[in-house]
Amino acid sequence: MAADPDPSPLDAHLGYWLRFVSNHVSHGFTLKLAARDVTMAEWVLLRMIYAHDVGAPNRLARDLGMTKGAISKLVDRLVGKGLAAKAQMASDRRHQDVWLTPAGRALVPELAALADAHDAEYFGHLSAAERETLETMLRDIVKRRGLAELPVD
Amino acid sequence: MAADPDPSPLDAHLGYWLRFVSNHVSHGFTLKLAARDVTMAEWVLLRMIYAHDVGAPNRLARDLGMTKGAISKLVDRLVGKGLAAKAQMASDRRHQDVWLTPAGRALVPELAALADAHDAEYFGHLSAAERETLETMLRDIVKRRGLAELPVD
DNA sequence: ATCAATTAGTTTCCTAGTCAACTAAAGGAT
DNA sequence: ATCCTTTAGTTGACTAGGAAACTAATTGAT
Repeated sequence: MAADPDPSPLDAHLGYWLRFVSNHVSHGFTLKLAARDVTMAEWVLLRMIYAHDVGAPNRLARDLGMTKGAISKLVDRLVGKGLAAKAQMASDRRHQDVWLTPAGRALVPELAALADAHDAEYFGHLSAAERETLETMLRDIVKRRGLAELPVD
Repeated sequence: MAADPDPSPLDAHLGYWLRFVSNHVSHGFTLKLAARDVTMAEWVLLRMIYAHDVGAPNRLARDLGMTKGAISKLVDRLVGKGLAAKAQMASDRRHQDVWLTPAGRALVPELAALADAHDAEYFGHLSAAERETLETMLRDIVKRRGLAELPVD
């Protein structure tokens, strides 16, 4: 039926396998987070604010590779859940500070432990050297291609 | 400020790096597909129907890891773009056949060439052995974890 | 032969993003 | 001092997919 120059199949591409595994890993973790009533994007945002003690939506948007509109809504969801709070900065009332509430701050180590366990589930069977190889390859691609932000999904 | 047991950072997990690279690769390809007015899900569906000459939405849903509701809409989009057609099967009118129009069929090799080029962009710098290592690792995880369908996004 | 259970696909409502228009505040040129 | 420009964040319209209710067709038990 096809007189076409037989196009390569989907699974001929490393990008396919990468997406396959990545989506499964992320989806699985999303389910675990859901049990704690947190989404993947919320977890990443929580962890980032935690790291810096306080974050400007502006910066968070850049680091997360999301639009500022999305960050605005995302932060509001965290605020709504009592995990974060925000306020305009006095010095420049266009800017905001976003920080974690005690509840938010307490949640981060718990979710991080979940993340550790989840990563071990998928990659624990690899030797340290293999994990190192994989991470190095991935980091190298990030570096070579100049990939900047973390695209959350 | 934090008397917490220092939770592991996001980038301590292989899942993070996997998602980072995978999302960039996929996003980049999504942009290239957009220039041809096709989405990632549409491309995958096109390629799958192409492979089997004809597909049941049922099966496509399973293979794509999407709900039948999503497939229903996705197929309708392809039909709307003149790339696919569908009809009830005579033998059992609950079932449908979905197949590609000549336009859809002609498009697949072109998009496959795009996919080849895109993959090379991201992974072309790796040696054949390195690519083999990476693919083997990923396939192995798929196998070990019994991952079935391709989650499109 | 009829009717309950099953199966395939559709539709509706919801969520979480993007994009672009909008508002508010600050900075800078004249 | 005023106005134009830029910057930060918000909002609304839109999109794609998931979950679940729904419709239509077939199967199977009695």
